[in-house]
Amino acid sequence: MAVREFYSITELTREFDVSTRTLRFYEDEGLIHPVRRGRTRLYRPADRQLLRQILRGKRLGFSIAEIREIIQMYREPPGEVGQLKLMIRRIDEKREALRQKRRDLEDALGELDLAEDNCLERLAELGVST
Amino acid sequence: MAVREFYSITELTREFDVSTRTLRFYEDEGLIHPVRRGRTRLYRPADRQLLRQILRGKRLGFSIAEIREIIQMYREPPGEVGQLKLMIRRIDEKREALRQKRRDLEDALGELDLAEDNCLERLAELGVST
DNA sequence: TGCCTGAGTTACGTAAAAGTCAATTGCGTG
DNA sequence: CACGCAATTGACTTTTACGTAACTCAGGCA
Repeated sequence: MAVREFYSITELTREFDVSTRTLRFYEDEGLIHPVRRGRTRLYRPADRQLLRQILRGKRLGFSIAEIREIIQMYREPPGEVGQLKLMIRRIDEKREALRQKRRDLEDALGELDLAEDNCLERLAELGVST
Repeated sequence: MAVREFYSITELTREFDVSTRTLRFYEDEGLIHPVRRGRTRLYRPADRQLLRQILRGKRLGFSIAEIREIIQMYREPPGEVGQLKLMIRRIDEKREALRQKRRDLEDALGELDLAEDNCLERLAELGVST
């Protein structure tokens, strides 16, 4: 199955393991804009890609509002200089937020390592070979 | 001010920028267990450290329930072999979850870079020196 | 003694992000 | 054509993570 022109809503729910309600909710929130044939939604590859980014944002703990902001940044840059500079500033802010998250992540990973070491040591004390 | 024996609830709210309501809520949820003098809560350095970890979990987008699980892992390892092995397995699972988050993070950072490049390029086209 | 001040408890409220349910509607097919 | 099935819309519900009263209590101090 090569690159498809359209995906149905249920195809996407299966692929990304979300409900139809969720996809419609994201549409109400202005995150995705699938085209329509009659009333039924048709998702293009770009919509699918966008959904992937949205769900990634969710996994990172961003709210819908924050995700909406981030989506703006992925869009075509505006034509006006002031707007462009503003957008660059906001991109920098988001990047800083992500870097903070990365630090949190590394710290948490480090502490998990310590916790595991404790467990292994305890096992060794009990004479269990790992 | 060296290492203090106890911190009051308001001291912690100031240090970590959370409300007293939040701290009491976390206690209700079984995340922190400060000692008491009469009815007033006294937070030890270990409680303070734990709070730091809780808030880091929040920033990473974990729910209270997930944070509760993670806290279990930071605790003293259990004495029984089966429990120890179980805990190690769960630690590995959490680590995998964190690594997925790290991948998400790196991807998102990469796309922000692309978005910024687009903006810079657009600025260059408009003859603006950055 | 009267009054702050900081802390506590109980109870109710709320916003975000969906889940659930009911009532249609359109489409392909036997 | 009637049927079943997938989709749609709209209304209502739920869960999570606190916020917001409203009131009480103990200690210090003028």
